[in-house]
Amino acid sequence: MAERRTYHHGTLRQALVDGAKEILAESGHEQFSLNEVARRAGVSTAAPYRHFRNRDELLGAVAEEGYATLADKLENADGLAALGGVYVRFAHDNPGLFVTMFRSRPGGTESAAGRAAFETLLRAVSAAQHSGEIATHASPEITARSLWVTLHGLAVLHLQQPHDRYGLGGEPEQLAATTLSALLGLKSD
Amino acid sequence: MAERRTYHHGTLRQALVDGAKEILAESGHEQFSLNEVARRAGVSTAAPYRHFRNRDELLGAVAEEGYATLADKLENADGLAALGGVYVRFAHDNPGLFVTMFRSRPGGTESAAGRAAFETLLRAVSAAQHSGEIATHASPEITARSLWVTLHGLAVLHLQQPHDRYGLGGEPEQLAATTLSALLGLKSD
DNA sequence: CTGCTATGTTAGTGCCGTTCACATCGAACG
DNA sequence: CGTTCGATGTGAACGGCACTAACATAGCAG
Repeated sequence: MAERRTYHHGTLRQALVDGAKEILAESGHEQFSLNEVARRAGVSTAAPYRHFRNRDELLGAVAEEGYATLADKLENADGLAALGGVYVRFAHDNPGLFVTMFRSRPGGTESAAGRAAFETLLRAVSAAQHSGEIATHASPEITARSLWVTLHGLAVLHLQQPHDRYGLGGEPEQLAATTLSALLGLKSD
Repeated sequence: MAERRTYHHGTLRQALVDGAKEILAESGHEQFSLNEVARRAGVSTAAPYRHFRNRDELLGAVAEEGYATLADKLENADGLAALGGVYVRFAHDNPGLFVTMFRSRPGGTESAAGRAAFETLLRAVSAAQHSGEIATHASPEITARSLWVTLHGLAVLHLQQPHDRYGLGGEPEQLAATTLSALLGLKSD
């Protein structure tokens, strides 16, 4: 990172979030280290504690930005199949970030962006139900939740089966299309 | 654990695996510590390295036993809805173990028990397709994979939404039934 | 009985997250 | 314009972690 001439960094908080994203992209969630983030930002290992209570809170801020990015990408997808492709593609392209976003942390706070992402999916499901593209076995809410669950499972398992085990190693868009087609009879043209 | 009178433990390897399971059950995957496992087994922190190359290899052995247990439970389930219930229930009752089994570890070895579990699901899907219980949008293999993906996503999201967010906090069997019904129109009685 | 090998211990290394006392600085106020 | 005060940074610690190297013990095979 750029040299710092002043005693105070000025924009350390965002620099830490950005650095954390970098590390997650390079080395994955398991290798993440708060000390390493501080080193990259050119500050002491104690500095981050002026902006975050602990390591988890920094990762939470990172996750929040991840949710916002994902919600935005989902918004620009048209149709259920495309939505699914975007979701799995996001996990594929940002595995460290994705794991950080959805790692088990009981009691985690609700994310506004996460909710927005779900609303986008919900709208797509409602439209597909009304157009008859998919069957109406349940309410839009339940159906959307069920589809989210499916896409999430697909993303998670895709990330950890790099050797194409169970055929889960293919291209994200293809995987999403095949899976939605198998469950819903959804055509993905 | 029981006091040890001899210099050599005798069955340390299994004691370590069992102790690791205990810790996972009590404190979860994130809190797991190899030193703590050694302490519980009443040996030095270096002893585990006579039986496992590193922490990950011990967790791998734990995961393998987890796969075997899960495969066994799935085998004794009748019908798709029951199978789904068993899967999500297992995650619910053994969150630490479940996370350990499916944590991201690129290049992880194929598990025989994991494969067996999938075969069980595959048989159930074939039967359901032949009886007309579910539609035949795709091959049994693809359909089984898609259902596994769904159940897995359900389990994962259930584990991390303890406050019933998105309605994912309910009883495992109920969640599985509702989800399969929404996607497939599957009746669960 | 002797010695080999498997399995244990002790004592260390370096990294981690976190805290505490102290340093610096910018902005708010007299 | 000078002072002070809160926000933000540093350096030096603490205990815990995964892991390693050198050494100790013991069970087993000759």
